[in-house]
Amino acid sequence: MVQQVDGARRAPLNRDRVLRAAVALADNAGIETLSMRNLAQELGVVPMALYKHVANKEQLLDGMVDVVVGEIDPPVSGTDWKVGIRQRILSARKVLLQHPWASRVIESRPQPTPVVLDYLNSIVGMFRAGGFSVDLTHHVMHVLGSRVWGFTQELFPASPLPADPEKQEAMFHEMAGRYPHIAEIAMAAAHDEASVVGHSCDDQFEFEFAVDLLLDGFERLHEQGWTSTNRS
Amino acid sequence: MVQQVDGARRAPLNRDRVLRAAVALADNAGIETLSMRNLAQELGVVPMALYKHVANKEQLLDGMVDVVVGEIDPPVSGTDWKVGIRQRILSARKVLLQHPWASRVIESRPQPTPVVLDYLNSIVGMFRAGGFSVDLTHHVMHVLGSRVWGFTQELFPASPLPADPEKQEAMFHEMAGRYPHIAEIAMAAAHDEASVVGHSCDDQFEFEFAVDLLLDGFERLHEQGWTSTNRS
DNA sequence: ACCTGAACACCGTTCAAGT
DNA sequence: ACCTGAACACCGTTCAAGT
Repeated sequence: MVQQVDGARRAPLNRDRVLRAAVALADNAGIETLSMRNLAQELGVVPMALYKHVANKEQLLDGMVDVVVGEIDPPVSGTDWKVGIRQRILSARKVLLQHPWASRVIESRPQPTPVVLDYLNSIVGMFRAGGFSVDLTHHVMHVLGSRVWGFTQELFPASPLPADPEKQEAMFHEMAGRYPHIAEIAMAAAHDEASVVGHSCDDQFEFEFAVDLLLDGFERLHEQGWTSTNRS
Repeated sequence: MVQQVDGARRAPLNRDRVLRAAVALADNAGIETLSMRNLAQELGVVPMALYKHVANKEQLLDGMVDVVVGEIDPPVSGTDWKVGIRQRILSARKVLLQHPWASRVIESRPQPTPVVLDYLNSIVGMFRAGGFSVDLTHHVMHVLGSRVWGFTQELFPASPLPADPEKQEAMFHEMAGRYPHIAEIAMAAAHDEASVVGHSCDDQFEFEFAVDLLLDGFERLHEQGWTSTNRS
């Protein structure tokens, strides 16, 4: 009778509790802190106890992705394909922003889980319901890529700037000298919001801009009756 | 005089030799096999000897990315922005396909190296030379995202099918039942090339389709005189 | 001053011993 | 039959001892 170290009676471990604890740990402490050992400790359990509920760490990560994907809003029925898909993707984005580790983990999964396939299947279905051909739907899904999950690969990850304004200035000058074109667009963006290189982008605007450009492109191809043999 | 275990006189270690050996090891044995210890062994050297040439494993990965990015063709001068950028990106793709680990490693870098910034700077410069506004260039770079490196996030990673054709059939039926829309597009693609779910996509076609859709969209915005305050 | 073996603080997971 | 401590086979990196 020494199994409860911290006095509180613990609910019996199950897969769901393990996954939720893993998500919480990744949210709070970062994905790099998530180890089977740390997770076990968090749950007041010996590391090997986890292996009763998840086969290994890979399955743990799969399960964590399922938890996150489960938070995405269900499709809104009775809407145009374009606004419906747009809403769904922006809902996915909202969820992803609450779990900053999730985009990276989604990308790392070698095999999609049923939950992931369900989500993708429903998005595919929304294009089909909007009248898209099987062929075109296939290709636009590829074009959407990871954006169906609400994220974009960041080309210029936001890097914390040196606090010292003098060093900031030096850094900026070096940028402008070596990478004039990058400096130019960074400058222009910074203008908008009293900000500087690296902190300058309104990520939500960039994301919506990209999604809308893609959806508009898809619409145009659809209206033109695009087929893979009749490439216009 | 016992330092040369394998008899052959080894060239003195330097950063370049370390990076090239790391790239070769990742190419041949997979990125998961690349450890400081394995790399050292490959070079006939004690693990700690590597730390004279790279500060740590993160810097090693940065250096490996630089080697790969260095293989991308320089810009072809005297062309239209659209074909120039298209060529450059397809060249990047060719390089990336020779180093399957590289896309994942590029994505994982928290800070871009000078070599990476040079490449991005040159792409930005190609848009600017094509007459794109600073503003529009900024946003289209975000839309391009990881595609400037020649890769797309795969939504359905090619999964090896069970060799047993009976199991294949069972798998297919389950797919068609649970994920009818996915099954439908997978089926259609498979039709084209006597292939099956998961092996069905012509990745090069999908990539070029996406890049062309994006470049066409960019061109349209440019011609329409798009600005972020005058969103059409 | 340079080089490097041993050690440290971790991993995920196996396995056999204990209940 | 179930549970779990110790052990295994790894990591990246520090550090002190050896030359």
